[in-house]
Amino acid sequence: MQPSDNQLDITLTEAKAQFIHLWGVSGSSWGVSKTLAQVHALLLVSLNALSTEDIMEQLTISRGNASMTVRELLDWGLIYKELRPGERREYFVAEKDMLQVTRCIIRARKRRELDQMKRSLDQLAALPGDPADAEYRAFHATLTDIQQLAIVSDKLLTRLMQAEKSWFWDKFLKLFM
Amino acid sequence: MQPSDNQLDITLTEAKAQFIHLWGVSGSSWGVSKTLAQVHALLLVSLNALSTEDIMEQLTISRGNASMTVRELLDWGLIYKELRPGERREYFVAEKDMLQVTRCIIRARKRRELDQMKRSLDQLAALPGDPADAEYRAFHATLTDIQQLAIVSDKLLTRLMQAEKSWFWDKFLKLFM
DNA sequence: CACAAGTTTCAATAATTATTGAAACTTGTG
DNA sequence: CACAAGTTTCAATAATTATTGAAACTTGTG
Repeated sequence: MQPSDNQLDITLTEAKAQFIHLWGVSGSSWGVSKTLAQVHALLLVSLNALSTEDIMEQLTISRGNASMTVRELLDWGLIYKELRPGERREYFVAEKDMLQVTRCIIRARKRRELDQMKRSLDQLAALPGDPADAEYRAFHATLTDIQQLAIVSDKLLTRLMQAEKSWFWDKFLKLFM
Repeated sequence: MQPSDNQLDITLTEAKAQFIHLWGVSGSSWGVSKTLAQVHALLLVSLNALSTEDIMEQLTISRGNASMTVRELLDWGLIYKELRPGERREYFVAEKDMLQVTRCIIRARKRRELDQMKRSLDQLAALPGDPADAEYRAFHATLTDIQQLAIVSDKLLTRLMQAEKSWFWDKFLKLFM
């Protein structure tokens, strides 16, 4: 450890642990596994790249779990592989730009949830029916409303994903609000 | 059943069942119990109010489950109680206006997740530290970025919740995009 | 090609979360 | 107050989801 291995450091370590815990809890209430969120948090607050081994140790999780979680985070685009010449071991760094992080999360969830749902809704709405039947009309109206909502959400999310840093933090925050 | 108990009706019933299934699947990937989503879907596509008994039957779930789920949906504001004079039994209707539904969902999730997270972040960010320490500075910068993101999200969600029907569907969709 | 140093896979298991259903409760009525 | 007709609670259990860890795999090197 550095020469600054004093009270401050201990507090910092604790704060990071708390952050990792917080991220884990938040993650699980959004339908993401606790470990996934925690590995992400750990890498977010790590100054340098960590190996699978490091992750296992710091979060006391198994090798298999660490491996699969890291793979999934790579897939979301939330972390990057860092290869060191002459070393076989792989290291991982988190994307630290929160705008990018947001984009990755929106992109992944949109693909997995919204796009999938839109397809199902289209299929259901295509169902033929007797327009004279009030029950059919009501059902169809509900479907159409939900489709409409899905389209608006899609557009909003797409817009947010394309947002430039300046637009996002300035224009958006100041003009739009 | 009505005189129109023919092929069309069967198809409609099936379509509704499919919709309920779709809603259930979508719900569970967003961290909401399948049953909650399904009861909501069932009431959304029901022309008239249903009792706990009806819900139990149609979704083949237990009385306890139906009771608790209905309670939770009332709590989210997604369904209403309908009392019939002279009857003890309670009936439930879903809020059918999808803009309202969206508001309810945003409000509930914002309260449960975002507001809670903001509080934890504030606490963590308040942690004193040595500004000369690069590690501390990095950690603090990450926290601040996330707080910033939380604030922007909060504002966006609040704005969406206040949205008027016309604004939401017209201005939002056409001007903002 | 044998080996070392790692990574990945996946069946078994643990942990978590949702559901049941019976008992307790509530409430209006004769 | 006894009863009927409902609702709610909650411990037990079922279902689902996450995690482990050992075996299989991969890849670079002498």
